Amino acid sequence: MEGKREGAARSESFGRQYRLGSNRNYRYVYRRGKSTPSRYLVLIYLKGRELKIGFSASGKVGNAVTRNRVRRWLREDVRRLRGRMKSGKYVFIARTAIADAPHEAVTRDLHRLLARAKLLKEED
RNA sequence: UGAGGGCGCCAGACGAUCGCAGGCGCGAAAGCGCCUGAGGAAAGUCCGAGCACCGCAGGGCAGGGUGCCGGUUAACUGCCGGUGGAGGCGACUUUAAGGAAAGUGCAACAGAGAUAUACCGCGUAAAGGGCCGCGCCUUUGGGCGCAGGUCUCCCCAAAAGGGGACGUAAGGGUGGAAAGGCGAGGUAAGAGCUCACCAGCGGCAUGGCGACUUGUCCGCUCUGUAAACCCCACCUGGUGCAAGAUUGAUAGGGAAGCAUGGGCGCUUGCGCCCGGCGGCGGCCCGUCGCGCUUCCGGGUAAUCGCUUGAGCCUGCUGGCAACCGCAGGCCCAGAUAGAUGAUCGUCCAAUACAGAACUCGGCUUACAGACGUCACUCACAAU
RNA sequence: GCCGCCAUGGUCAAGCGGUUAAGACGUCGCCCUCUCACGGCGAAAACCGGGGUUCGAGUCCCCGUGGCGGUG
Repeated sequence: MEGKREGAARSESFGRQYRLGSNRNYRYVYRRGKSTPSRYLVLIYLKGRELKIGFSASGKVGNAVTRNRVRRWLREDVRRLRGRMKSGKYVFIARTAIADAPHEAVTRDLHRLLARAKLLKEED
């Protein structure tokens, strides 16, 4: 069933069913999960059967445009990596330094963060 | 040509691949196709409304807001046009702009004095009286009269002068403000005391719907402050879509404490009156209701509200304009951790401020730049 | 999203529209002491920003900035 769903054509799609959902789930992950920091991000991960991902950018990061931009970058990068990520609940929190960073720096930072947390599936 | 002024507009575009949200269609489903998808400020939340719930017999007070005039609008602290003030050579810009002649308060410091005063200064008039002069009368004692001269406020002093009293508000210095300004007459010295001109206020007349203008020269000369209290006129319930509605989930949930008073009437547990408590979300009158207080537990999900609206575009009509009317056409985000992104290419001088969260009308603030238009102004040059 | 509140030296703070803006802790200098502390004397240091009203604004009014809180 999993194999059928994750065909090559749909591997880069990233709809609402992969999102973490309401505030209650976020609080649950914050309390139980393991955190891993990096320069621009903090990742909080909790093991689970399904892949659920949430993004958070507080008011300290910047105004509404900046926060939206940061979340869209993160969603785009995670969308491309989704097929390689282990299942579980993820929360990506943006740190204040991310406001002045270019997109490719954030992308590299995200890759290194996931590799360091050993949450990427082995390539074959 | 340069420097400005008014009005208005845009807010990167196109293509390729991958991806997101909503709607519609197809499909048993997975999914596929098509269409649509942030702003001029979406912002700040400073005003005004719609909408929703709560409250509301009625009246009064308090509180809050607005404040030149006329218009416009659903409404407004908005907008348009005008008046007065301020700024600019000018085109034009800007203005919380009612009342200080209803009352109260405040005006530090300085200054003699701050809403009336007398520090320095200037002056001793008029009236009355004394003496002299002149004229007339005369009973030779004097009397009467005068456009005459001189002296005369009080005290000390021989005098010079000093002190006081009274008058004065020209001049002096202080201040943001000192009793309209300036000149002449006038006066003992002075003063709108009088006069000419000017300024302001009030009355009257004139033109205007009106703010106000112009005139008259009839009266007057009054400190400032109301973004101090206040007065006048007008407006004004509260809370906000986390409002609220429906369905579900419980449940008309459990425990404790206090109160169930007095009088009258009788059919002996009811009626009336007084008292008590509570509501009228600031208070009172008044009015309505009748058990009240405390603690514990449960619940907090889905759908609706949610986008067709004082709507947008085009043309015509009325109006200086804001705006209004008519006709035709159009449907233009609706999410619920929150949708517009990524990569590449071409054009380009370059991409600022910035993201809907119930919806509109304004205001305010932020903003790289790119334009359009005007028989608008000024300066210079040429003709 | 909606609704409120606050801003004065480094910190905590007072301040009827009127001198040069209190006070405490802290900092610095001097004195005291063998030295430190305590104590004494002295000094530096502030009204969030921009407009307006007023003769005069920390205070009154308007606009903004920043911070904090509440919310079925």
